[in-house]
Amino acid sequence: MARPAGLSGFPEWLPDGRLVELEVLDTVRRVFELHGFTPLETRSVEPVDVLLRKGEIDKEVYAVRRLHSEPGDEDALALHFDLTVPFARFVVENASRLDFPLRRYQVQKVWRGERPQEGRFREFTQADIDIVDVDRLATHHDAEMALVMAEVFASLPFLPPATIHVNNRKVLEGFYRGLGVDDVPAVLRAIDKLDKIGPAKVRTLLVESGLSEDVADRVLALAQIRGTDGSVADEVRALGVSDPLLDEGLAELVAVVEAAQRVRPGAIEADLHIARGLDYYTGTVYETTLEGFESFGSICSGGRYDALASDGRTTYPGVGISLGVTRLVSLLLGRDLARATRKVPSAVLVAVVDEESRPASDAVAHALRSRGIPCEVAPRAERFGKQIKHADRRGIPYVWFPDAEGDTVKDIRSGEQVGADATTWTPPDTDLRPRVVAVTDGEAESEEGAS
RNA sequence: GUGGGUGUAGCUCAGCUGGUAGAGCGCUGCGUUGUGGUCGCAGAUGUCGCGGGUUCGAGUCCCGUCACUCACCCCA
Repeated sequence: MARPAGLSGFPEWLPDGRLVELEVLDTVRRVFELHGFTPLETRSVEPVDVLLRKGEIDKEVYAVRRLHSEPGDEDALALHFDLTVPFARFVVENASRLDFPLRRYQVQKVWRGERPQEGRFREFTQADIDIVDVDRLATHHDAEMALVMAEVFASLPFLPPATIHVNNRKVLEGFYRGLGVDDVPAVLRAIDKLDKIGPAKVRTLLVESGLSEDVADRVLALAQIRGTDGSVADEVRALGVSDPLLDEGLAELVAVVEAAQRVRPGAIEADLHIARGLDYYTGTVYETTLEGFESFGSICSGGRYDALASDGRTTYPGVGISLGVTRLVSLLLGRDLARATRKVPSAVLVAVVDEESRPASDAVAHALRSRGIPCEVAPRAERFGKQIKHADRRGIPYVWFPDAEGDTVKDIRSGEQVGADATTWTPPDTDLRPRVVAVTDGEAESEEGAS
């Protein structure tokens, strides 16, 4: 089965794995455009100082330079590590030529120098959507972001059920401020481990970081609240902490969750333990887990940033969410959850009787292709048994036998062989192109699923 | 960056207290001289990750190194 090989952290899929990835990419693009997001691609490199905000030297970025460069003759460049920072740079540079609010999607590779492990790569593809406006950005977009991604997940039938967990930075910061917590990042880091190590150990971490037992208990109680309606706010308030920022955050959070619930019940829920690193997010934050694979980590995350970009005079607030395409595909392939129905696009292998009659086989292929049926002609005029085997190996469902007395086409899965005319014959829709299907328990054992 | 684990056939792996390398799957051929899959028979394939050391002898023990991998960190 397709899986990463070669350089660690730089995954390469076999052809059937790439077909799975393309299915995800095609779906992502279709759904994003269905919601009116406009496509954008930025260059792969940025000046180092664009990527690393001042004081931030521990980001693992790859520097890029010409092999023949001389010291100091060029600005320092680096490969981008996400799509948000380059997009922010692009917005400021092109603000006068863009229309706001700007809805854009961007699907590109990004690079990070971190140590790879399952689901973590050094080169990977992200699919981002963001909405950016000038000065103020309406809050209803926060629900929209999650709903678009929920639609992507719903459009991938081979995916385990996905839940988008939503929280709001203001809730956490307001709550912690109301409790008098000093080291907010340490608390967030501990809370972030809730899924992994459980509440008891998180409580220990919290107490070790300097919180009193009572404060630790309330921090933990907040983190364990979940829900899909206004009752979430009631539960938070019942913990007896009050702060203006907390109230603001709760109102936003409830609005997002209730709006999402109206459109796509169950896909999105408030989850007060979602923290995310404390960098630029200022309000809503998202993380997505797949049912049964919670420990695999988030496959789709993002949030709101009140100052996505700024040119000193104008501020551009934004909200965005990013699907980790490579992480998702690596899970599907690595755990054998989904497979392509075949390794090649061809629906038909046109057999070759002998090299003298190859033009007749080429003519059949041409006729099929002219009607949109992907096919290929046998590479060698071997015994028909070998030509059928050639098709079988690749999962090509039909073999076409040219014959002066009348062509025939054979479904090699059933063995059924019938007379056929290349100008009219059409395979069933389900056989026309490779499809991606969930692997059921019964199929999981056999590699090729010979039917 | 820190700490653990693993490197043997294309793949998954076995290989005892050191004695000169194996299985299953896959692959090739034949049975099946123009129709695959099942079955039977036959066959091919290894710098045992790399370098050094101990030894009469190293896949096995020791040292180093590289790669992969897991955890921490961080995150898609």
